[in-house]
Amino acid sequence: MQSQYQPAAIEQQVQQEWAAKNAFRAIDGANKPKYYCLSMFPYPSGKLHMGHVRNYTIGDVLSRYHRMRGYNVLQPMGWDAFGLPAENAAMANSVPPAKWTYDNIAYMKKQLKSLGFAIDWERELATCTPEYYRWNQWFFLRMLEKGLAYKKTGTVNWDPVDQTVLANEQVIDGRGWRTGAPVEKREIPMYYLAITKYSEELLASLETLNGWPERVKTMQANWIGKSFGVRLAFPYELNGKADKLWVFTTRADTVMGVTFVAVAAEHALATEAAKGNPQLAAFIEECKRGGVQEAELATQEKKGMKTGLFVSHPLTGERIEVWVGNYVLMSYGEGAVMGVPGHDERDFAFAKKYGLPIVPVIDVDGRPYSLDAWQPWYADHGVCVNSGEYDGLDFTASVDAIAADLKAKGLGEKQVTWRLRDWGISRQRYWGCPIPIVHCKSCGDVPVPDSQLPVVLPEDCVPDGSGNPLNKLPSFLDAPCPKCGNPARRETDTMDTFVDSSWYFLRYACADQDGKMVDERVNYWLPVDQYIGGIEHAILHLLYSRFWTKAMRDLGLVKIDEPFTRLLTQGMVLNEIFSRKTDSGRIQYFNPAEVELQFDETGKRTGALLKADGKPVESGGIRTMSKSKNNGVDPQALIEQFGADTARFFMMFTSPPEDTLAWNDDGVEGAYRYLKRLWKFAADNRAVFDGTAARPADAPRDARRELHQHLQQANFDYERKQFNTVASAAMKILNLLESDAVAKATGGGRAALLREGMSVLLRILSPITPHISQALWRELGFGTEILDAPWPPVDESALVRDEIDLVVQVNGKHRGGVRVPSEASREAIERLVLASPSVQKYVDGQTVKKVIVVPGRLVNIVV
RNA sequence: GCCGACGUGGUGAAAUUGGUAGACACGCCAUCUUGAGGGGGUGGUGGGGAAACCCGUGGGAGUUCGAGUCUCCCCGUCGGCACCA
Repeated sequence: MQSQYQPAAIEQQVQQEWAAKNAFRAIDGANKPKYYCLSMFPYPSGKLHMGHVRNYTIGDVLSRYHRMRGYNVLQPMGWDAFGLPAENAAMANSVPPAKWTYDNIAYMKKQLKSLGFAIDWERELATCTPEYYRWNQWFFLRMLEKGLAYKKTGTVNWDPVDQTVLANEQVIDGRGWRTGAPVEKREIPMYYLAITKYSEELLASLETLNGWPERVKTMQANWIGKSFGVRLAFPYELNGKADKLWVFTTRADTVMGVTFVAVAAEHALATEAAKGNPQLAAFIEECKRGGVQEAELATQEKKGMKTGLFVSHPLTGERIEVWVGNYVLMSYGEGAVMGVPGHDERDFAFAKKYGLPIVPVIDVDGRPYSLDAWQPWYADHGVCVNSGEYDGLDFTASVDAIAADLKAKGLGEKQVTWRLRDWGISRQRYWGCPIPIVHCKSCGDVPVPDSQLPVVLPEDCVPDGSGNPLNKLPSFLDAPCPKCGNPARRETDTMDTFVDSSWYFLRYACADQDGKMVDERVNYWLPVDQYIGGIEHAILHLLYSRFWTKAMRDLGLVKIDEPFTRLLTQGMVLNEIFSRKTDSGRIQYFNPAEVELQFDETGKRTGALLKADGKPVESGGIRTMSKSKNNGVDPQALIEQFGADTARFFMMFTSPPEDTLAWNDDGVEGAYRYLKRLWKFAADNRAVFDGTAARPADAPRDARRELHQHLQQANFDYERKQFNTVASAAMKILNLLESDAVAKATGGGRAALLREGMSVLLRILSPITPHISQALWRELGFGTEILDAPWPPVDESALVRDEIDLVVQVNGKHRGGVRVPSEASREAIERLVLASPSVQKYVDGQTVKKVIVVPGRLVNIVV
């Protein structure tokens, strides 16, 4: 046995053994409870970043822990391989996205292997291969048949110079990222998936997801956004024709306070009113400028303009003016809102700005209403006033009465409205899954027949930033119409990459199946028992996957209702940002590795210097690692310097999985030091482990109790996935084994404790640091494979103690302690505590009102 | 703007969920060791105070015998917002 810890050699050897034995191959249908542990698959961006290392370490710890607990574990890996970065890289380096992507996959796969993850590589998949994406196409056609996929127009960001559609992230401050031209909105035809048909179920079945974080479920529920309200109509006459303007409101109780109505710029009524009104037409055009991002729309200045049109109030018949408002969203409700400035903050601001009347119609606990400034309570529920026959009714009663009256007039009724919109999947981009449609002059949009799938994406194009290169590629474009056989044109839009990631977890169950999308093996492995990924996916990816699973269920392809039983959302990896203003006024960022920190004698930070020139740099705070801020740490360098086990141990020890993790080089060294110490301790005491006849019962009682307490703690923390305290427990065990008390133990006591303690410690550590654990497990003669070693049981008898220490409080303040027999009665404890001199001092002369005894913990005397 | 979180020593954090705040580490200080390049051991380390003690979990109020934990208000930071993945 080597006397020094040599991670590189150990890790390589252990990994080779695993590979030779195919140790992580998951057996379909094995006779053990299954545990499908899935980490969100990576986008092959080039090399692993720390977020990946953290994500996959968490997954690996859970996988290995469950394997030792007797589960049949599946931990697969794949590549979310389509997407925008490959096109950007192509433009920058003139390399086809396909080559760039496959090269990245090869490199990152090597990195993942060097981290020792227990992955079944035989199930690997990449979404950019025809073997995978043909099933996107196949299922899209099934959705078309069922009416779950359809075509309509949608709004996109348009760069007028490059004549191309931009992604939201390519719009910077309202301008195209390459051209700097102001972005415009443009309406184009797109394919949509009818996720809204599943709104009710997507919302209701959130309640069955007990293994999901509450906050993720809340965010999804809010996203789906079920609201109960009233749909009502404002009748009007235009060019001699009677018509109705429909609006949706959740506050029908305020309908008597309507002083205007506002429609979206895209609303038909706005278009109509703009005819012959150049000023209004110009305003509508102005509204259409800018991008489509919701955050941008919601924060822009509220603006409006009169249309010159009037509608009638549905209940009073009063004339109401119609406005166009840039804050009215065409995509929600009816694209029109009733303006109740008395009780809606946005309407209030709008009315103030344009001098529209404000009419309060709700009384909230009699509080005085002032028209001067908005108060948040103006929007609270209350009792109707100034509302004619509805006066005195509360929220529920007035909504009921108003809805009934509207219904009688044929001008409205109660309605449920959803915030969730259908999912637009068309992307005007090259590096994605082709949408299997052919456009024929005589037959229209014709689905590609199943027999002609997959529609293969040519892999040798190099995009140049001015639109989709498929549009210039006759070999792809020209296709005979599947219906009439005449020359026709292939659809060149590709699918949103969220489509790819909406079902990959099903494909892992049967990745070798080439005749079907999925086979019966999905019903063995699914649902995923534990899903792990970033909190940033809390809504979109997870919601789309839930929808897709339900759609596949309804087509008889899977039997599950929900894809992910338990969800862990891991926190992000952060690092400090250092920068300096250059002479030209630009900000230059320095990697933390190039910076030396200054401390005072108490260890407090006083400054930071650039190592290269010794001059100060400014700290820009601790932020998520990014290329642009140059604060990333390359996992590769870390693995090469300290080994995979140190990287893994540091990641697990430093923060609980769900919290953000701030990078710290000293912390990494601390983790390395611990593993070195562990190895050295094992090597120094090798003789003690070798062939000893020591029995646990010989071990010193206090030390053995402590060992089992730490084991109990580690078990508790593994189950609740708080791995930082598992690592702490492992450190405490090594501290214990090295302690004076154990060193001084007589008889076979030391050997007994060391042997049991080390066998427990190595198994606790094995999921986190599998290489060193395996090497020591074998070196010290505990067995051949720690991978499948049974989890150590807690010996309850070791935990028993004769006496316990209780904390004594007087009036809630800590005033000392007392040692009592563990079986002492409440009365005995009270007597003992009241008699003790340290308590007498505080109680002296005062009346004891109450004595609270918390068994096993404390006694509080109230005087 | 809307939705969701999070604020504990110089730092990462712990506190078995309302019961000794700061476990375990990092850093720093002291000290020992001939250690040579990034080594190892021991002790100390929330603030104040000579001590008894007092004060301390972003700020303010409240509930409770008892609050880091529960309630309300405020401040700050972060994530998502439908074409980044």
